[in-house]
Amino acid sequence: MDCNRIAGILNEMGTLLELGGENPFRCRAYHTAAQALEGLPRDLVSMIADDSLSATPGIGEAMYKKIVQLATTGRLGEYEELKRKTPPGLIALLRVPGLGPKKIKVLRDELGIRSLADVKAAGESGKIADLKGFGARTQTKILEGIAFVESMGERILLSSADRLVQPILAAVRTHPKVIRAEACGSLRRRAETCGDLDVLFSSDDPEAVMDAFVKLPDVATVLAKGPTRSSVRLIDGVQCDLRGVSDTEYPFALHYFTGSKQHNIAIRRRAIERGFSLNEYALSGPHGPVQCRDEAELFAKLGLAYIPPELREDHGEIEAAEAGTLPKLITRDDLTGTFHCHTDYSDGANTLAEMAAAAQARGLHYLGIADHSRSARYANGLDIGRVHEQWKAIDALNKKFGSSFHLFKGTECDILADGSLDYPDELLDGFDYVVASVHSHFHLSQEEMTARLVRAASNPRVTMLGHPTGRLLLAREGYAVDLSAVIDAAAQSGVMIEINANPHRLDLDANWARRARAKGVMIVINPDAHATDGLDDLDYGVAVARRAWLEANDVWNTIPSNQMAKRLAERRRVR
DNA sequence: GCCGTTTTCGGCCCGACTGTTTTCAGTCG
Repeated sequence: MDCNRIAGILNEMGTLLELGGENPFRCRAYHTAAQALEGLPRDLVSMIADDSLSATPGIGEAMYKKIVQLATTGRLGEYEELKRKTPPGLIALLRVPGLGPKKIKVLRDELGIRSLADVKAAGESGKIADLKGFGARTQTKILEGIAFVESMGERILLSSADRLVQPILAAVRTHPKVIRAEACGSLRRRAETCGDLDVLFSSDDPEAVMDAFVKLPDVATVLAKGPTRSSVRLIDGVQCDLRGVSDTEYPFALHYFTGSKQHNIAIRRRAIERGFSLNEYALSGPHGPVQCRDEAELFAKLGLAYIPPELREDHGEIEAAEAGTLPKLITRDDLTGTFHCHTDYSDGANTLAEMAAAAQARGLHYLGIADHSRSARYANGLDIGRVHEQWKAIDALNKKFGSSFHLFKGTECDILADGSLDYPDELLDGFDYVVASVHSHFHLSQEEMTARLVRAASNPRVTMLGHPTGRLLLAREGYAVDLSAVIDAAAQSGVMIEINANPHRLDLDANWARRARAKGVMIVINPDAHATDGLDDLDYGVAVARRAWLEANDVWNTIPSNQMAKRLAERRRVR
């Protein structure tokens, strides 16, 4: 069983224990251990083998045994026992705003509630308002919360969050009483999805800003409003929290509201260890508050190098910041070009020339064209004749570009059900590079899917694997596959793995990309663009790479453009 | 359940807001 699956089980156990009224610190230990597993820098098997797992913070003796048991047998008696005695419908209740473990326990003990439907019925008949500690207002809030849970998914894509927060941030920034403002939370950390939007500002008169905020046109409902903090539901259904502080407090609040929660807990613990106390307003030492102009100064006061928001997950960044070993994270400017783009030869919207012009306009020096292969009929995949046609067209354009720009001839070649490729070897040898991707037969068993991808990842004609899990964020799970085995195969044969920068995919994700790189796999950031503006998605791919701790050297398409043709040719020669 | 310059027990991040309460518990981030 892989570490993400085990993390899921530990998270579920923590939640089940909460519902059982267990000591909250014990519950948290499960969530902490799950978090530690998700952020493992290397693959679980090797970390068990060399005993580094037991030394991982957050994983103690008891948790270690549970993890090893799950990893080796896939089963855990305590987990099955917990699931057996908790009605499955109770977990959904935790998603209702205003309902936490304590209230759920009362509902369960007093009214015998076992599901969302039970709560709804009890609320509608007025039984909840009669319970001790509840009341009419609470009952209404719970019913509203249920309506919300039923009408909306919980999270939104990072790209949607970017779009929604922009007008709000602009309105806050232009308010005359606002000094500084920033979007915080998972959006600032560039997490792949966001649960809500967090906006922070500094001002001498925060209350005036709050008054204006709750009246913005995008606001549907005011959930809470105080002098320093307000929450609203936007018309789109997304929750947006606004917080105001003084400008002196701003750096502390910026750090605090950026999170993650686990990172903050670890930082506060560190502050206490060094004789300070840290909250969202100040860092206080034995001689009073310590002034900091920005986050960098705050980190410095705690003996740490500046930690970029993308790394703040308590996945080892604090230890690295102390030791001075934080990576010099890749930036968008490091990308010299990119691969895996589509044109109107297959299912893209734009021509070769238009895609090339768009790439140049975005400061790229080369672009790899990878239209679909012949089996991808739904996507107008190219038969062999049309591949040759496209090659001629690319040659003609390259002649025009001279040394100023270059189009590379690639293909996004389907990996067939048995792991073989969709074109004959002779044709594959004519491409500058080959992206190999799965687009069909998603429902193979894990063994079959793993064997299929391992075969592709071991094929010397494959340059890089495309979107290796096939997931679509918030829409479709990735197919069942043992990614560790695929990564091992890619490392063995020198095949690269793509970070697909399409905000619906972001596949590989940051945790797997980090582990793949640790195994020696070269990463490549590709937009999978189906139109010219799809090239802008590269920013999202860079965000994933940064969250994966990658430096420019870890990513193939940072190689200087004048060396790229040679480097691709070298790879083909070693077949 | 984890963890240790208060080290094998007794803590565990901390403040805002809400609603039900007369001083606080629960939830949330």
